[in-house]
Amino acid sequence: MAKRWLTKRERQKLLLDTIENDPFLNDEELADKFDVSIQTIRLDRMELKIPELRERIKAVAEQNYAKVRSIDIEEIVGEIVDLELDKRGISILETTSKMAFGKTKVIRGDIIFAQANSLAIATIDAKVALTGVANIKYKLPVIVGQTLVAKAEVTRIRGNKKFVFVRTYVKQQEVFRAKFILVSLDDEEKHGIL
Amino acid sequence: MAKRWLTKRERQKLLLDTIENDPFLNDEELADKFDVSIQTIRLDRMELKIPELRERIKAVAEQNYAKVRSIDIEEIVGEIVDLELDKRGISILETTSKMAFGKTKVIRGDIIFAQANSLAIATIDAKVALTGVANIKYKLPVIVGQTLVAKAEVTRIRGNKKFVFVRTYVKQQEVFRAKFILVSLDDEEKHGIL
DNA sequence: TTGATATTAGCACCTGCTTCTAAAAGTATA
DNA sequence: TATACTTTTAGAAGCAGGTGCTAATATCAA
Repeated sequence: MAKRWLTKRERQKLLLDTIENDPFLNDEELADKFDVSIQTIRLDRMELKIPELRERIKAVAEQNYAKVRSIDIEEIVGEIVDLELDKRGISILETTSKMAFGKTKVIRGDIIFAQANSLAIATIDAKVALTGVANIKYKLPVIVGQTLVAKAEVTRIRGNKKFVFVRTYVKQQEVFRAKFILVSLDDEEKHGIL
Repeated sequence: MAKRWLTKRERQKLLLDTIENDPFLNDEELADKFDVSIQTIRLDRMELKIPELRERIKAVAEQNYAKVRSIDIEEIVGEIVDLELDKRGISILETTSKMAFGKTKVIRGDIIFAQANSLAIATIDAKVALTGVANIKYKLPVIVGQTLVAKAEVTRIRGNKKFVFVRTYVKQQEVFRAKFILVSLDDEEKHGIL
């Protein structure tokens, strides 16, 4: 990377970018990259108020450590607060701007679906379940910040098929409903789910 | 925290737990916590093969740094490779183990739904669209590693309601299908979507 | 009391810095 | 061209949070 003819300003701008999308580079590696001395990099960092490698790594780790937990929970999508296997379940999901489309404040449909689907699956007493058929209906748009409360009810069990009805509310108002037919995968590992 | 009468084994077990849910503690803090010397903590870490603070932080940071990026991609859910507005669209999604349930290799239903839903919305020529009603059917389980190809077709347009039919395939085999009724939100900002 | 296990102590060394001082090198201006 | 200014480089001392090593104590069981 021959970046010889960079001015101080150009180099510092690039430095910001570089560290932005790879915070794991130490001063020596940065010095190599820009073909300057370590001291120059240090001066640049000072002027730009970029913290040292270890602080940067720590920041990344801390930022995401809080997130990790919510991502693990995201696997469930929503927190299950009540559950009686094969009977009913309740899941709560706080909506954030991440769950909305780009600039708008409307929560994406697949998020609402995912919560309902996950809850339906959690409510069923089977190691793995797969959604066979679902009938869904979005009744009202959900806005970022609103709390989604999904309530599942197992309505019928026939062999390895279980019927679950999920209704999702925002402050008592029904915003979504879905009817799932879940098929236990234990028996039918391979094909022919339906 | 008076943990005086811990045996070596008990302390080491607790140490693992402690570091597990707070990897940001250094040896001195751990020594205080367990009321032993720093050297003892070091010995414990060696025996348990727990890396030093900086390595732990780095690991946390790196793990999540990768995750953050895949979450950004998740916002799109699938890559749109062909699109004729208000007519049809095709989206491709490579499945990874992240999209599967815990230990199994079966892709979660909400992922497949999200791809289809996102594609349906992208196919519609409106700034914001919201899924009104959808009829969906999962035909075959999808295994981690398989590539999902979703094809959307706009079948009818009536006022601000647009009907989109999405079929998802794995190697020509249909694994999922859904019928969406999408409602443009431009006109009906507030309520009464349906 | 003797051994074995567990714990503590001390020292040299490492990385990736910070802070400081100081010397060059490059550039513009009078 | 000499002067002044900015920019870059260099070197030394110190710090945090360790590793790796040796050696001295404690503790406890037979």
